[in-house]
Order: sequence, then structure tokens, then C-alpha cells
Amino acid sequence: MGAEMAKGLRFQPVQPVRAYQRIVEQIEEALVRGDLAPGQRLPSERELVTQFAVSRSTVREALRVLESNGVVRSRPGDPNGPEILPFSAGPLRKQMTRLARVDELTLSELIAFRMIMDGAAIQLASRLRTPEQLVEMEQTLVAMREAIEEDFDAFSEADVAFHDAVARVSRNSLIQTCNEVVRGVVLGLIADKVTHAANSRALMLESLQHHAEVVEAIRAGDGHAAARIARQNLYDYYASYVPAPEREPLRALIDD
Amino acid sequence: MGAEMAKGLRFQPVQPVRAYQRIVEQIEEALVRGDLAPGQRLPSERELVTQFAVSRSTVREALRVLESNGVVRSRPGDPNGPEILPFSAGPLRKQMTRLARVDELTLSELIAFRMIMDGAAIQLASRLRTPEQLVEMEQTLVAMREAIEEDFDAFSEADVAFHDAVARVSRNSLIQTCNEVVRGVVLGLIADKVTHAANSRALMLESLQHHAEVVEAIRAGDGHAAARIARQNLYDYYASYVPAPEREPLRALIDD
DNA sequence: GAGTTCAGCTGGTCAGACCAGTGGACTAGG
DNA sequence: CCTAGTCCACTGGTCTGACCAGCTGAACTC
Repeated sequence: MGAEMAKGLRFQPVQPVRAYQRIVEQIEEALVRGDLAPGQRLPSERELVTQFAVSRSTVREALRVLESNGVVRSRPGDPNGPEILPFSAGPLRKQMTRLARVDELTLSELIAFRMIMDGAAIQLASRLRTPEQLVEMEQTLVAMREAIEEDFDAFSEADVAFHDAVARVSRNSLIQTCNEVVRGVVLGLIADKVTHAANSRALMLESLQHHAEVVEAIRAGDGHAAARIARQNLYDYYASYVPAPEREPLRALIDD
Repeated sequence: MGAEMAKGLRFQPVQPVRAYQRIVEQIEEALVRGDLAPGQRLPSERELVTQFAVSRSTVREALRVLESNGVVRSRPGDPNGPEILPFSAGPLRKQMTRLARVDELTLSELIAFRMIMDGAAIQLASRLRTPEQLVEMEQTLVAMREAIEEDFDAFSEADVAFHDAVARVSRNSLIQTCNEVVRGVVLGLIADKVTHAANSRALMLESLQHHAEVVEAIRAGDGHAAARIARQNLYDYYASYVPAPEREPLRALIDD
């Protein structure tokens, strides 16, 4: 027999396609084609059973996958059926969080990432900010000052609001999401290590001063300086939590 | 009756928690706690039924959700049970692609993010590289030069290898993954728009030249210059795919 | 000892049932 | 006529029990 071996021929690994996956694919395709739009409703599960000619278990598994991906939402008793949701960054954030929480990730890496993201957001904000947005950022500074009179939690909250405001001005939702996620993870990691000294009034005042410098550089339109100050601040604030040998990458992000 | 209204009291909207969600939560918690690690196996579905005291349908819905999130993988007939997977960028990319497809994420945002990530990786690499890693990066340059003699796909592949090598040197897996994901999404988005001119020999040579400059700056340890060149290259290469009004943020990332 | 067979498990799918909740239609009251 | 209340068909969530094809490892054969 002429058994001939084609050169360079490569086969792809094949895994069985399960019924519920085909349902997910069909619905997602209908969505990208525009046949299905956010706000619309899917037929009821029992109706889908007949349309897809599968059992309800299979339909439900497909719906659970779609639901966990933020595509649809099912509510018990709703006679209109599952709802097609508007696109949201929620699931993206979930995945980002998962990525950031994988244990092979050191605190040093996370903080480096935070310095990069925050610096980039500030650099973009320096260029793209409108006068109104500048006012907005200055107002978050005022809120921080006022929060100092309360407790550390209030101050921390105001700090978050500041960084959120800056990230919004960057007009890049990817940056916003990454910033938000990595900040959350970092704060979660050092939450138990945070010393009593960290919430002293002096440190809060110093932090406020640093933030004010950033805003000043943004006002001047000097993105490079603004980003540099911000990264320096983050380093000063977090470096003590990082083992000395791992601080080198962080310093590499400061002195350029 | 002393019906008293607490001031400032806010209630959170509450939605019913379904049984399969609690299972997902428990398994994910076990994962972040480290009680469950990639490579390990989950008990079989029927065993989970008894442990969670629910029906198999419920267990399966939980497993489908975990599976779609890239946490586990079930194989029919496998006596060892569902496998805990190592973290993969697949689901992350899927979510990012989904958002990008519906213009929730513009190409401009993605490219800006790529410029930031790639620039940061190169900046870190300039400081952290060992002599061996420098050689490694230079070898990927050689591979790029050789690939020019083949076709554009080979060149593109070699280009990817270069950026991967740089990202590895940055020793920050967060950067590596983000870089890989956003690069994949960007390439996927412009795949159908890519002009014939893009794979001309002249452009490939020019691209190679730019990459060589980056490596040169890395060798010199000038992270700032290296990152700047890299961002400029990305801008030159991708700007034509971005509508003119949206190029402003990209420029803000170059001239500092 | 090497190869084969086979039984017991696995996950994938199906069918049918029950329940609590939803919301629209219908009805009684203004 | 409009409103307020009742009611019921139908929804999704869960459970039970069943069948099938596939994988594995141990028993079995040569």
C-alpha cells in the first residue's frame, strides 16, 4: 500500500465537544452577529430544550457557563426568560484577580505592576485631562485632607477615590480595571501586616503632600514628572513590606 | 413601638445564592488557601455529591462554571477525577477579546496598554538582565533576521519570541501574562485589516532594526531609552490602524 | 514476563418530578 | 372608570434515578 508520510503535516490535539458547549457557542455567535442584543430575553429553559433538542440539564449547564461569563442572568420565576446582559468588565476583573492571586506571584511583582499601572494612568491623565477633571482630582485631595481628621479607613477610602479619579481621566478602561484589581490584591495581602505606624497622622499628611505634588505635575502637563513622583510615592509606601532582595525591580522603575 | 430609623444606614441589594455557587466558592477558596493546588485532582462527581450533600446536577453546574473559568478540567472516564489546572491566560484573553469585540474596549486602548506593558518589561529587563539573558535576546534577533527569508508568518512568530524573551527577563509574571494576552488580542483584531504592505521585506527589515536598537539600549542598561524606543516602534507599527482622533493617548506615552 | 481481556469506575446526557418564587391576568372594590 | 387585591400558569433551582461511552488498572492468558 502506498503509505505516504506528508512532510510538515501537523495534527491538532482533539478533545470531545460536549453538547452544552455547542449551545454556548451558538448563543455567543448569535450575540456577535447581533441577532441577540443586551436587554433581550432568551426563551425559557424548557423552550430551549425543544429548540436545541437536548435535555434540560444540558441547557442548564450551558446557561451556567454563560452566566458565569457575564453574558446572561437567570432569575427564578421570571416569565420572560434569561436576560442578555450588557457587556461588563466584571468577568474580566474576575480573571485578572485570579491571575493576581496565583501564589507564584510575589508581593514585589504586584507592587511593581501597581507602580507601572498607576504611573501610566497618571502620565496619560497629564495629557488628556480637561479643566473640569483637574478640579475633580483636586476635590479628591480635599476629601483626603478632611478624612485625616476621621480615621485611617476614611483616609484609605479617599486615597482609593483619588487613584480611581486619575485612572478615569486616563480614559483607558483596561488601565482602570488593572489598577483597581492590583490595588485590591495588594491591599489584601498587606492588610494583616500593616503596622500601627502606617496610620499615624504624620504619615497621612506626608501621603497627602505627595498626592498634591502629583496633581501639581498633572496641572503642569508634565506627565513624566507626575508619573515619576507617583511611582516614588508607591515605593516609599510599600517598600518596607518587600524583602530587601526583591526591591531591585521596584527601584528600576523609579530612577530612569 | 420604638421604630427608630438609623441614619446613614444602607442595605445592599440581595440576590439568592444558588447551591452551585457555594460549591464554586468553596473550591475557589480552597485554591487560594492552598489546600488545592494545580495538578491535584478533585473527588469524582459522585463523591462530591456526598461531600456537598447536593444532587449531581448541582455539582455538575459548579464544575461547568469552574471549567469555563479554566480552573478545572473534566475528562470522561478518568478515574482520578477532575484535574486542577495551572493558571492559564486563556480565559483572561477570552474576556478581553469579548470586550474588544463590542467596542467596550477600543483598539486604541489596547495598543496603549501594550505600549505600557512592553515598555515596562523592557525597562525592567534593562536593569535585571544577566549576560546570558542578553545573549538569549540577541539570539531571538538572529532568528528574526533568518525568518525574513521565509515568510511573514515566520517573522511574526520570531517577533513574538523576542517580546516573550524580554518579558521573561523582567521576572514579573504579571507583566508576562498581560503582555501575552494583550498582544494576542491586538493581533486578532487587526488580523483581517492587515495590509499586504505590512509584510513587505522592507518593513520587516525596519522592524528588525528597531528591535536591535532596543537590545542595544538594554545592553547599555539604559532602561528609559530602551522603553522609549520600544514604545515608539509599537506606535509606528500600529498607529495606522487607529482612527486619528484616538492616537492622542498613544502619543502621550511616547514623548516624555 | 509481555500482551490481552475485562470489570468497575468515570463523566456526559437524558427523563421526569417537586418546590418556591415571579408576574401578568383577572376580579372585587372604590 | 380606575385601583387594589387575588390567583394561577409558568419560571428557574434542585433532586432522583437511569443509561451510555470511555478510561484505567488489575486479573488473566499466552
